[in-house]
Amino acid sequence: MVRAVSETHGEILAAAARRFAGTGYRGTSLQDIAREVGCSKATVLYHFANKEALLAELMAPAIAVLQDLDDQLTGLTGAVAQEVAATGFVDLAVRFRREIAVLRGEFPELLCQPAFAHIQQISERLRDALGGHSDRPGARIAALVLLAGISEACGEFIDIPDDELRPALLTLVRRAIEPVDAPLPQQPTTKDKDS
Amino acid sequence: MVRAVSETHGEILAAAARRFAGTGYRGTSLQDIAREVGCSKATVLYHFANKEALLAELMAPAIAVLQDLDDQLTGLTGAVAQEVAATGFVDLAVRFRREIAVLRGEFPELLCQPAFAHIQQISERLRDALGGHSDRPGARIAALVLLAGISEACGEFIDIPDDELRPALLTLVRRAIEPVDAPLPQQPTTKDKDS
DNA sequence: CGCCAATCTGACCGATCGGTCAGGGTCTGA
DNA sequence: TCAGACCCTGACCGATCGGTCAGATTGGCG
Repeated sequence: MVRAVSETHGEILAAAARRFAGTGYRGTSLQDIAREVGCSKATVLYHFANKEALLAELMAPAIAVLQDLDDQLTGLTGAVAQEVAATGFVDLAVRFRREIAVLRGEFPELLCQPAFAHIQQISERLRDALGGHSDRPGARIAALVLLAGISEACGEFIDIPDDELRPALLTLVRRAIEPVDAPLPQQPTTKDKDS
Repeated sequence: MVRAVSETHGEILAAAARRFAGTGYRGTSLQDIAREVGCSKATVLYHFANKEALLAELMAPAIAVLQDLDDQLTGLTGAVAQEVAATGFVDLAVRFRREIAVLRGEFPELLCQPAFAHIQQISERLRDALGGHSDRPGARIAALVLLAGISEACGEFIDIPDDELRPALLTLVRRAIEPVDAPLPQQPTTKDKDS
């Protein structure tokens, strides 16, 4: 059976997404993916240089959005950074639930691969922003727990529609993060918004 | 080199704990453990029936405490269940940081093994308790995110002493969980406690 | 028709996995 | 002294992994 390249390519990608999300990257063999598509393992490796390239193409959209969020965060501090990080990450997590589930527990090893070299730094900046760049341990701990928890839990919420999951997570994050003890914590400051 | 059985047994267990926590269960080979101990792979399999038995013995203390927590939770509902679940799980997570890190991302597969057959049910009951047995999606989501986040994040806090980590996590959980809208949310009820 | 490029595959490769096994040391107690 | 229990190991096993390669099949085009 010979199909158009884009067709088989896409089928392999979709099958890999399902399998990776279900049993993890290392827990899924090229044979598994090929079986699900209905082709040979060699065909998978005809369309993708290697297993890592398959993963990289799968994660590309999510990584691009993560990169965008990181760009938005540069220069922001305090409560503003917290809010941007919270909304941005929750939205990303909800939209890319499956992609995030792929990395379940394999972050440390997968991040060593060149395609994901900078993700670790981005996630650290994200954590700092969510913690309000505070040096208090409580803030750092809360930020890390929330980030890890949302990443980990999102994969379990495939039955919950986006429009319901997103506000629920956002409410949780806003309630859970320590409000940064900024110079002006409560009253709205027009000065900050303008300058 | 011949050592007392308990000595080598313990060294293998300790090495396995380090390696499993660092690179995961599937990501660690018996060869890796043997190399770290300074013995042959066959020696590892002399002291432990198989790789799974090694993991089971490693996790036994943590599982026992988890089982205790589950027992304490039976019959409790509402805010009381929430509080017991919160304090119990935070304490467990802090004490058994490394053991929990072992399961990082490999929960679904590892839980299929007979030694951990009932953990899944326990963790589900724990989640329900932390959510105050509420059927609101927000409560369920918050409970799952917190449980997953604490499990996932604890392994990263090896540099933070227990006495600092425990209250920080407990504060986070108490702030983050949705207060259950129980029939009697505030005033203590002697009736419930007696019957 | 013949040619060529694209698509796909079976067979194969070296590496590594968990696990088995026969046997070699070493210690101890009768 | 010597039998036997205990501790340990090298060699080996079948299975599976990611990846390679030569060649079969197909479809479009001059």
